[in-house]
Amino acid sequence: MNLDAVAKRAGVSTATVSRVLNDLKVVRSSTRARVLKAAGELNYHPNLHARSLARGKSRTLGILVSNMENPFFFDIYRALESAAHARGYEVVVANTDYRSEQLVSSVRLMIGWRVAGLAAIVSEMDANLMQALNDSRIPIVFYDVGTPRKNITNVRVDYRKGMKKIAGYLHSLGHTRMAFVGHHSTLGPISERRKTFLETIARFTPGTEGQIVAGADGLEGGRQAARELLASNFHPTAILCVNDFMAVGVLRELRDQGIRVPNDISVTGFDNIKLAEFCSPALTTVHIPREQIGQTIFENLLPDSKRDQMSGREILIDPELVVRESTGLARKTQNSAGGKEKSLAGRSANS
Amino acid sequence: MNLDAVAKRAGVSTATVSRVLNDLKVVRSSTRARVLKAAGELNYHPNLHARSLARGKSRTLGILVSNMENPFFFDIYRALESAAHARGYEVVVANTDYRSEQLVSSVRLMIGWRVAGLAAIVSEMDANLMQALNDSRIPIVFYDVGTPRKNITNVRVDYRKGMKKIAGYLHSLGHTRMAFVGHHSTLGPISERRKTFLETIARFTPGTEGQIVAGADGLEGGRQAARELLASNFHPTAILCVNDFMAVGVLRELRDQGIRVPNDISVTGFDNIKLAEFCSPALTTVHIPREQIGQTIFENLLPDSKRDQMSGREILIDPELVVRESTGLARKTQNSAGGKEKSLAGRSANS
DNA sequence: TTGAAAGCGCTACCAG
DNA sequence: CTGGTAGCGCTTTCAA
Repeated sequence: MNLDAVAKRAGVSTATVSRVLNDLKVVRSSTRARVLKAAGELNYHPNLHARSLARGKSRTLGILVSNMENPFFFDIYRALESAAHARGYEVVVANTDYRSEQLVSSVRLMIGWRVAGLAAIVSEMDANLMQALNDSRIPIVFYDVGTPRKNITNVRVDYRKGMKKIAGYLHSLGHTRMAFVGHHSTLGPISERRKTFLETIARFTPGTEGQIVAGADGLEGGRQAARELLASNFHPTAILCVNDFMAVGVLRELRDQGIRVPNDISVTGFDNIKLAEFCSPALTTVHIPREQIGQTIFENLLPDSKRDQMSGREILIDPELVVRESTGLARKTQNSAGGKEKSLAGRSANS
Repeated sequence: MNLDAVAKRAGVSTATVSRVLNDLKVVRSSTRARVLKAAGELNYHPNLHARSLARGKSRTLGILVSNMENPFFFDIYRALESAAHARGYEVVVANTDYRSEQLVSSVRLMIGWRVAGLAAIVSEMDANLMQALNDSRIPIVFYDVGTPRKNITNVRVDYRKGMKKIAGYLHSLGHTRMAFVGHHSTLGPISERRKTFLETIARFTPGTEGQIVAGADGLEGGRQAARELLASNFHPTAILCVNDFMAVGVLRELRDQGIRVPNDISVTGFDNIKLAEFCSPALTTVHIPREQIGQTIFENLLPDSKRDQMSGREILIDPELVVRESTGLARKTQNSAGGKEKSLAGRSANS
């Protein structure tokens, strides 16, 4: 089913059919009607590949995310997509699953589709990829990772500030033994978040001790990390999580072990996803404006106007502390050995 | 950057370049190397539109889901995608947001892309759409909705059975006043789930009363529905939710109002998403094997082998009851007026 | 083992 | 206002 068929049936040329389908207002309305009728009768759907090929440019944006399952990514995706749709753009998404190999193949795919722009909301990276991306003409916006270069914008959240707010708050509550739960992508010594945690802890509260564990990004990963943490002989009074999603997993494990939050241990998240309000106890966290991020990314993806000059810029976003129920005063004494007993006591009290 | 450029640089014809890029083993390896080198130096990426156009067939599958935010849909999508990747297929997803208008435009898009198959994991429907889809040659698999026709397979869950299991279990616990929380797509009188609830309640427990409320599919929608329900003068001893995602919202509202689960009211979900284990209390629900569904859908999307004959089939999936912490014995007496007081009592006891 | 060339379906420019 | 037609970049016979 192609243009020719429609043209034939309507008794016009393919050029005219094309005009009708593209709303070029030069067509006589009677002709237009005839074409539309023919197209309808044939149940015709234009071949978008042929169209893109002929046009030479696309109105499709590519979106790469590390983990769509994490509502944080989903929210950005949704905002981005809705901004795109509002301006007549389509989007295609790809989940990289934190695997840089998957990232590479997804990028290849999108370049192959000749997307008009590429949003990389990912934590993983690949050296060669940067090169390839750099050479390609397509506008790119990175979230969080990526060195700003020519025609590559970078949107990032000021984690340092967010971390400070959380640690500061916890410190004011008397916490002196804090643990950080991250996922594998925040594990490496390069990771800003990991470093930030350590530095913040160190500078903020000289007497404070820090510990780091990691799991996969997700409910189960958070739980697993918490399990490890509790099994170690580091007994934190507070657990700072790299994001809310994992924090919910942590919460679950603590509850499982009969540890009360925030009475026994305080827990914090990051992102302020919807779920943070709906879990129990509701999470104290730091708000990251996903909606705004999505829009900002979209705007910086367009080949638009004068924004072009400020391309290669870096956009910093300031997170805000949101206090809910998962944080409280640190317990007076925090000795070792208490772990198991506390756990048992809590459990029997609960059931 | 096109084939010609690569061909020129490698001193061969475009045909040869094409052969190399497509792994046709007829090319002399020295030639092959030269081509690869040229392609690499030029940072060449084949134009996939041109490719699809020339090939006339695609290895891309389209996936339509109503609400990617709901982990239920996400899980199916993930399973489907991973099955597809394993067999060398790409996928493109579209979120319809339960809006049939969005469904229609997404379908149009995918037909335009000439996808090799289309998976519709959606609750909404559109009359004309069915027609258009029917006329198109592309293989389609519907989940849950859609009348099985030629080359259209239908995968569906036996909700009736699932509902029976839940209602039966609740009944055995002594519940006689049950409410159903659905989302707008399960609201209409056509909806199987709504009907099923009513019928099951009626048949199962003649003395039982049922009530129905609805919100948007999601955490907030569940909470909203619960709020309405509690404000009404129907005082349920159990709340059955159309899915786990909304159930978590319901849980939140109950907790907010100081109503204990399952002591005061029992709550059940549906789907058995991961979150159902991680919320508090953990949800009693019915398991739907998303992994298996995703795979099944993929298999039925392929133009493969003899499966073709059994196309137009309907595949029924049997859900299993999963009992966790959100359900318990019904309270002895269930009079009205108790709502507010109970709420206050619960609240003070909690804090 | 390689090259020449005819499309794939659509757009857009040039005439009329 | 409409038709003819040259590509868009790649695949795929058909010959060599």
